[in-house]
Amino acid sequence: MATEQAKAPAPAQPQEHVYSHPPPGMIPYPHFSPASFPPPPPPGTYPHPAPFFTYAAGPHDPAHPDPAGAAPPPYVYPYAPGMMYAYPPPPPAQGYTAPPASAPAPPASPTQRAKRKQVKMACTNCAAACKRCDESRPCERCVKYGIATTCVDGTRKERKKGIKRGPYKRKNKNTIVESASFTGPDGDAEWQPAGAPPQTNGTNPTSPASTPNIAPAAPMQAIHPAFTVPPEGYYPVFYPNGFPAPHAPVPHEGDAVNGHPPPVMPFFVPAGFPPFSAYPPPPHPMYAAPPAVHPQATVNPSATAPGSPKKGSDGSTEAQVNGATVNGKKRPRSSAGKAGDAKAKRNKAREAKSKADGDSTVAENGTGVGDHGDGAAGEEDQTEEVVSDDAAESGN
DNA sequence: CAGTTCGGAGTGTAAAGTCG
DNA sequence: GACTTTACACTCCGAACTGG
Repeated sequence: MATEQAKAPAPAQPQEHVYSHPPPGMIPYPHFSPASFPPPPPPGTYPHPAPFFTYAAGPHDPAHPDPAGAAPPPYVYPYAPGMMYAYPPPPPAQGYTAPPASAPAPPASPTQRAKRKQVKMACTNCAAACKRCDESRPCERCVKYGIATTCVDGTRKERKKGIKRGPYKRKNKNTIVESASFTGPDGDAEWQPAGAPPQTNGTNPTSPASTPNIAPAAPMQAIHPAFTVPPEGYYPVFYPNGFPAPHAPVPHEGDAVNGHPPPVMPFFVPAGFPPFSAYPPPPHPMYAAPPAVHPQATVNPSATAPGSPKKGSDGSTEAQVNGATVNGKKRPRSSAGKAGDAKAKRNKAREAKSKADGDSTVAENGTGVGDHGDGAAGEEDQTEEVVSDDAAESGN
């Protein structure tokens, strides 16, 4: 809002990325700057970590577009957890230079956005209004609304103790592409897992690296008669003659081998392999996000995903009960159902409040009921001891 | 249309569990 | 004891809603 302090165009913070920059000799796709290599997965494709996505390298400089839309040169594959690049690395195109950092970057997806920074402790006013606070006291917002006198830190509830957590499922650091090894037609082609390498032991169901429901591959025989159908979630990778297939543990991003970065694995993707037969490569159903069935919902319902429905102050998970999200988006507020109820409730509450407040505003006496509790008709718990500033807000 | 409300995604971190 | 994993507590974004 315009009223909320200029939280606006927060200076683009350098974004930590799980992938490394392209090594010397590799040319990132011109649509993104080296600083943001690799680019976010195309819209509609599977969210991070994308099984893999494809971008033309080298000659496909937007400044010199290929009018014929010819097949792209070898691809650059950001491939979790390591990197795999087209082989051999294409020489820089004539006149091609790395794009400037200001090159128009594709809109950042939510998963690519800079991390939100939170203050350790919001003041009671901001907390009650669910608004951004800052470390200073009085905070900017309270000053702005003239409620600086009531701008104090709230008290943090003590964390529950003695919660049983059960045995942890530790991530396997040295995941091996063992079961994923299938010798291809010419002896040096193999199937590689699309997405994170398979976990060798109990997978971490809450880990986003768990390979989700990826649709079976398109008919490979249509591309090459020698192809066999890969195991679900795998795609063909060809290793050039003499280049050893990676039977060794797949290095993790950032892993150093004798002080050196993990090796870059050359590979081929057969021409015409479905997702890459057109340029630019369209989102392929194989890599599109699965429809309704989300692994986290089905694989382990008990696992709490980051950002799982927040428990109310009373511990209820109203949102879950009501199926709060629609396609991962916020529930549209409608006048029907619970929303309608809430609306009515709120109106009622407002009425009651304005009556009750009357001459003594919350901001003045410094006491009140938290908004989230929606203390309508006093039916909610009143345990929140936050100082509500809605009186102050609505009064300004 | 500016301002308010609030659902819930995203973040921080303490507690519990694991490992060397 | 250090590290990792998990989940609680919390912040605050942003869409829905309200009132002038």
